Amino acid sequence: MTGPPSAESTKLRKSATIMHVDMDAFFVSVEMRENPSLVGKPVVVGGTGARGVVAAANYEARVFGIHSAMPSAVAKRACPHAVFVAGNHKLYSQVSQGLMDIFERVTPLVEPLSLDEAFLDVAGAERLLGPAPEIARQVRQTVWDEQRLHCSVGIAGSKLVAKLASQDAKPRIVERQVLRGLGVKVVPVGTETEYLWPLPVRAMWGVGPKTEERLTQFGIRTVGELAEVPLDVLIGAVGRASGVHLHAVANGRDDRPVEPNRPAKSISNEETFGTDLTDPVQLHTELVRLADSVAGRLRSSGFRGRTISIKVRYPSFKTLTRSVTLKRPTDSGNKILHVADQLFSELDVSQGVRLLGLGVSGLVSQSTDQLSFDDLAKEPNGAETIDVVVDEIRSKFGSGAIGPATLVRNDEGASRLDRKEKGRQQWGPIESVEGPCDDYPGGRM
DNA sequence: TCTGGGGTCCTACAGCTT
DNA sequence: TCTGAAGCTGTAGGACCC
Repeated sequence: MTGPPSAESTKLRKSATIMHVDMDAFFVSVEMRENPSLVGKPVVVGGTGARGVVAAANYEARVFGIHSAMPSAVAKRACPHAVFVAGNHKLYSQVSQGLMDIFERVTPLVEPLSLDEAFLDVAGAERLLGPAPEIARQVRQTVWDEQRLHCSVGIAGSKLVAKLASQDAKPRIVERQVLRGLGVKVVPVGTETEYLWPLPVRAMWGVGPKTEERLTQFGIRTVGELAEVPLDVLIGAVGRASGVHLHAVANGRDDRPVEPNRPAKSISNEETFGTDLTDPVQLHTELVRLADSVAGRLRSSGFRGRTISIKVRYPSFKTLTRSVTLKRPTDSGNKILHVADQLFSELDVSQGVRLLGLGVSGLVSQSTDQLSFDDLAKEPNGAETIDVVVDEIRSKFGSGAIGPATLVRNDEGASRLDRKEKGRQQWGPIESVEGPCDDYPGGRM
């Protein structure tokens, strides 16, 4: 292991030592690894219900225009013979942990961005392992040897350019053919603007469809054009924070360090229903399930939170949020449910509810959230004691062993007690729709 | 075509405090 | 005691990312 570079070396980086490692079609690659009969076929991981979306598509599927976030129904029309897989978030998390372990053997400065990508600051590792491109080669080889997965690596002097470079290193589709990527792409320090300026503004991290449209109204289409716009004009176009940020990075100024161990800011669960819910009892039951889940996740990750928010999406797709901030942070399912219930009761849901969500933010760690003497005098912590016991029973006997009574009252099986877990219904409602893919054990559409 | 889930960050505005 | 400015906090909504 190597020590972290000094703050000075991070700020005045003289060589390209920030790596962005990005797995190629991660979810699908894991599925193909687990089931080699999928290799060579177009494969899509995503929602299995009529309201599902595509989470990932392999390159064979992308040839047909399928891409992530596309409604599954549209993807199916585009490529009826594609294999659709529901996905296994738990497995992806395990694989992701394996990948992060590999990265941390290279440098302690690893900043995960998602399950399948991370920034690595390898400035301190070069002495031991060789120059950054050699480290990238070693990382790619180790990822293949240990996980049988392909990844692409971008290397540059800044995060933004490293990230763009890794996209450049990926396989690409040209005239419906999949072409192998470079695998590793290096953008030497001092050549950032040369690399960035011909790119469309949309390539920039933080420029989505809305910002792109706004910039186009100002005649700004490329990063080079963006770099020439006076800062105050840019701030007028896209707001202060975005304007300052875009102006700096377009001119090659990006000294954000790689930050390992960024703490979580919020924990939430939401669910889009297979059909819109109108029954108040059913809606309350879903709220109980969400509160139970979020509270359990807070406790298992050692957090309490002060701000409780609910989210309601109507059939029209109009989405509302309501939130309230408590005096003291909580991780109690009952407390969260009580607040969420109150917020929910203030909304008119007569038109039905398409999606219901519940989140907690303003997180503090349980260890730093000390009770005051007043609290000890006033609050007998009965509910919290119950939560602890419930957590213990679940850890011993599984999430379906115990839960809120509301969740068993009106359903057939005890399985309804299963806590809604993160990623369990990641890409849309689970109910099946017609499709040719029942033969695949991982899921169907 | 018909739009998921889990996040982070930003902006605007209102109300409160100093 | 009143008033306005500035700063902070809470709330709601939205853009963006993977």
